[in-house]
Amino acid sequence: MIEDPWEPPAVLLAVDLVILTLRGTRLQVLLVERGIEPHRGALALPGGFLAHAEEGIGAAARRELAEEAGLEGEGLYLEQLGVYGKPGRDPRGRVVSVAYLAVAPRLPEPVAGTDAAAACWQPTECVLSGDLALGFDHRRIIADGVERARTKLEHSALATAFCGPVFTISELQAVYETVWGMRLDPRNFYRKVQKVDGFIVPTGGEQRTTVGRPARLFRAGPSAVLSPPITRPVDTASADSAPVQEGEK
Amino acid sequence: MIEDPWEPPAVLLAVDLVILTLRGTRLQVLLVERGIEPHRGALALPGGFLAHAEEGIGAAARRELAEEAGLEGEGLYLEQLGVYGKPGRDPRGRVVSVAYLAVAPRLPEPVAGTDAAAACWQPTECVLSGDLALGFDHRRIIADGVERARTKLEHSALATAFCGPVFTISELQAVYETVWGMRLDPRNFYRKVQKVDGFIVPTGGEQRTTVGRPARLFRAGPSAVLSPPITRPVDTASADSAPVQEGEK
DNA sequence: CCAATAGTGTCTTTAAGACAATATATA
DNA sequence: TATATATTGTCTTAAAGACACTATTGG
Repeated sequence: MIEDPWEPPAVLLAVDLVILTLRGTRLQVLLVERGIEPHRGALALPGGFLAHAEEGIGAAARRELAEEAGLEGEGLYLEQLGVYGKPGRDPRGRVVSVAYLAVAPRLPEPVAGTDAAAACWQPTECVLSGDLALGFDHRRIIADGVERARTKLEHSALATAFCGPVFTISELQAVYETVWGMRLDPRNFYRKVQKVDGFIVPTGGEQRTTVGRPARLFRAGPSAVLSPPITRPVDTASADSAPVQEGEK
Repeated sequence: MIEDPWEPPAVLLAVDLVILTLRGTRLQVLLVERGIEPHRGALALPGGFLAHAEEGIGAAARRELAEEAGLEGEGLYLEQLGVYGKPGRDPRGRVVSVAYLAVAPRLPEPVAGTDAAAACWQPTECVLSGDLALGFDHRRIIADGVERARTKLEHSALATAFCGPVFTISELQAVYETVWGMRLDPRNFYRKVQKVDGFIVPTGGEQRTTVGRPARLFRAGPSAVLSPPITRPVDTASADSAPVQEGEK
C-alpha cells in the first residue's frame, strides 16, 4: 500500500536484568535506586541502553551486570527472558527492552554503579505483592523472571547454583522450597534428588548444622538437564480457561 | 565512567513470523520470496519493520500476519519466541528482530504481499536440514519455533488447533506424530488423551475414514493447559553436559 | 533423657508402555 | 471373505506421595 520512499522508525534498545539470589530464607531480586530521570529515586531493575550501535545484546547485558551489580559474567547463568516494548513505557521515547534472567548463589552486597544511586536486594514477594512500587513495567518483568526460575528448577540443575560448592540435601531442599514458595517432604525429596542421574554426587566428609544429626555433603553433578525432572506439585489454584493470546509485553 | 552528554544508539526494530501449519503429512512453515534487498529473491520469514514509532510490537506482528500472509490475527495463536539482534545480521544497519510464533489449522494458499514477491509453504524438515537456504538467521529462528511448538504440544491444547472443529483421535495423534517427528502407539494414545481433563470432549456423530472401522468424533475441550501433560518420549540422542550460557541470538 | 534433623523402608496410587483381543467398517 | 483401523483390556514397571521408623547429633 505504501509506495513512498519510507524510512522505518528507530527505537532505543535497552536491556534489563532480573538478578535473583537466595538471602536468608527468601528469594530476592537486585534493584537499584535510579539516579537519573525518569523515575529518579524510584526502585527499578538494573539495566541500560546499548553502549554503542555494534554492541551485542547479550554483551550489553553482561556489561550492565558488571557495571551496575559489580558482577563479572563469568560462570553466571544468563538467559533471555523476553522483550518488553509497549509504547509509552518510557517517557524518553520508544524504548524496547530485552530482559535477561541471571541467577546466582550468595552474592555480595551490591555496589552503587554509574546510573544507580544505590543498589539493594529486595524480597521478590514484596515486589510481586505490590508492597514495593517499581518504575516502568519492572514488576511484570520480575514476575516473568521468577516464574521462569521456578520452571527451570524443575528441569535443570540450576538449584545447585544457589548453593555453595558443597551442600547438604536439606540445603538443596531449602532452595526448592524458597523459590517455589512451598514446603516439601524431606524424605521423599531425599530419595528423589539422589535418583536423578548426575544431579548431585556425594563427597566423603560430613557437616553438622546448628542442631540435629550431621548431614552428608554433596556437590553438583555433571548433568545440566534433569531426567527425570524434579516436578513441582500442582498449584491447586491454577486457572483453567484459555490464555491463548499474550498481552503486549 | 561516562561523564559526557551521551546519546544511546538507535536500532531498527523488526518482527519476524514463524507461521506453522500441517499440510498433508508434514509440518510446514510459511516463507516469502523477498522482493527487496537484502537477500532479494531468497526465501525468508515474513516480517518487517515497525510501521511507525508508536506501533506495538505485537500489533506489528499481527499486521504483518495480515499483510504478508493474508491472515487476520483473529483466533490465531501468537506468541513471542525471542529476540534476534546479533550485529551484522542485516546489512541495512543494526536491526533487532522480535520473532513470533503463530500456529494454525489448515491455512489457505498464501497470497503475495507488499514486500513479498511470492509466498509459499515449505516443509520444516527441508529448512532445518539445510536443503533449503534462507536469508538472514531465519533457519535458526525456525528451529527455535519448531522446538517451541513441540514443547507446547506437551503442555497445552495447541494440537486441537491443528485439527478441524471436529476430529478423530487418530487425526489428533497424527498431529502429534507429525510435529514431534515420531510414531506413537495408537492404543496408549487413545487412553491417554481421554484421561486428560477437559482436553477433548466427545460428540454424538461418527465418521468413517477411507478404510477401517469408523471413529468417534471429538471437539476441543475447555482446558488450555493439559494436566497431566502429554509427555513426549525422551529423545535418546540428547546431550547431557551443560549448555548454560546461550549464544547471542 | 529430650529435641531436632538425617536417612531408610514400605505402602498405595497413578501413569507409562507393551501388546493381546475384540469391534466394525470397506474391498 | 480379507484387510484396515478403532476401541477395550490387561500386564509390567516406574514414579509420586504419605508416612512409620531408625540413626545420630547437641543440650
